Amino acid sequence: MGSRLPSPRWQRRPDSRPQELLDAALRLFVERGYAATRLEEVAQCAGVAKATLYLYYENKLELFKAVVRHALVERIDEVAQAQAGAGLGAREQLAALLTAFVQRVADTPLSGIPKLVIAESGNFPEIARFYHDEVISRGRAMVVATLERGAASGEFRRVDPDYAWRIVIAPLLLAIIWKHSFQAFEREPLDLRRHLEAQLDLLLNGLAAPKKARKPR
Amino acid sequence: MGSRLPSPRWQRRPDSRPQELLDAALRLFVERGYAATRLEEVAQCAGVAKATLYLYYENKLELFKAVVRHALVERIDEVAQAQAGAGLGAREQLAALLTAFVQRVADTPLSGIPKLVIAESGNFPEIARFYHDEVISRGRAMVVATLERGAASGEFRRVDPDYAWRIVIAPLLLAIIWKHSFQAFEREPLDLRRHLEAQLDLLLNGLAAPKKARKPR
DNA sequence: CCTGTAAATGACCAGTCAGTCAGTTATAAT
DNA sequence: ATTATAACTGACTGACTGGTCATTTACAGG
Repeated sequence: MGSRLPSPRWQRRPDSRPQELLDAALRLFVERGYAATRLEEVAQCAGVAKATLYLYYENKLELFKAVVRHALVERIDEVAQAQAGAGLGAREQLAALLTAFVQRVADTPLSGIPKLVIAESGNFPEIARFYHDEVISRGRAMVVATLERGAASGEFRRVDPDYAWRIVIAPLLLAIIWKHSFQAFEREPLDLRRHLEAQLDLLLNGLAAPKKARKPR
Repeated sequence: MGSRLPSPRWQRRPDSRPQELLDAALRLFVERGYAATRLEEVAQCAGVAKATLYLYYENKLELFKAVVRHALVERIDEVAQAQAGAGLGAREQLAALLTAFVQRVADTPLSGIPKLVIAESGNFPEIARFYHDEVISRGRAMVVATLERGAASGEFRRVDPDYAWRIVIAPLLLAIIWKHSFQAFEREPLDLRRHLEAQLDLLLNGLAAPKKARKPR
């Protein structure tokens, strides 16, 4: 009876499966973390069976790496390209770098990835190594280059860039961590724009009161 | 044969068990994280069976809370007490606060706890809530109070303490995270003293070069 | 309309671990 | 020495999940 139903139980779509799996995986990794994300659920979310996932990605770790490459590494390289083109002063370039990070990562669901990496690096060292080599090294290079340019041009004081670069990005990373870990227990949410503004103010001008009043601005 | 062996299979030591379990739990939580620490192993490490652990602590979460209270909360209150006594200027007090954090937490195995909390807060929100209420709130209060004192005395510029406090502690937290997550993939280890020094320099003096040269030090 | 096969599936395994409980043993009190 | 009982244990359960594989099914090409 009714043997020619038009809807097969599933379709062959080998071209679109990988991207759909990446999207589902990104969403769930960000939402639940690495260990707690069940591949069963990733597959279900992408509309396939778990075993199908294994046709396209060797295992959980490789799936994760693919997600990070697609979602983060590519975008970092975009920003690096854009920055190289614009002829900004060091001050402006540093501000632009941090602003880009806020707008493209910290203030988006993508912020779940740095948080996840920090969270699970202890139990999955390979995740930490991968992220260190693919993501952090790129970010560090951009910050260090900016600091050195600023020092060369006389805009910045000379500081040790190997230590300063971490101090420069620390507040934004903490903001991400905060959002994902403790936000829920606070009265009012962290405003990332004000946070960045406050950070740039402190970073560039310092906390000490000027001996003589500067322009009140 | 030899029926009166002098060594019983185990001893009753209800007074010392809790502390021994706390010590074992601290070591393993710090080493492996929350989820990955098996209570079987904690018990074994303290020389008892897993079921014995449940005589003294209701469940895994309560054990963890007890560890944090004993290892962190008590020490924070000590530092707060000490600071209140010494009549330091705001600059010195801020430096003393951060230095105390480095010496008593960041540069000790205790640094595993903040790292752990950040790591597992996603999957165990109750851990995050507990840590927020018991630890972070205390830390924040100390930093905010120092910033406000400095502003009142004219030592510091007026900044929004609700945002500045996070920026002040961010580099040290990042240093902890770094040590536990990425240190292994770097050529040379992060020197926490230099890190703190660089941070205080940037925090107090800012990055911008002075218009006129100050005393060359 | 067939048919070969790549694509996809469902059922299963092996390993893990928090928490439970019935039963055993050390030891203080008598 | 006996006994009551608090302290302690070993063995177990139930729930979970990454990864595998034999089998089924869609569908392109002839």
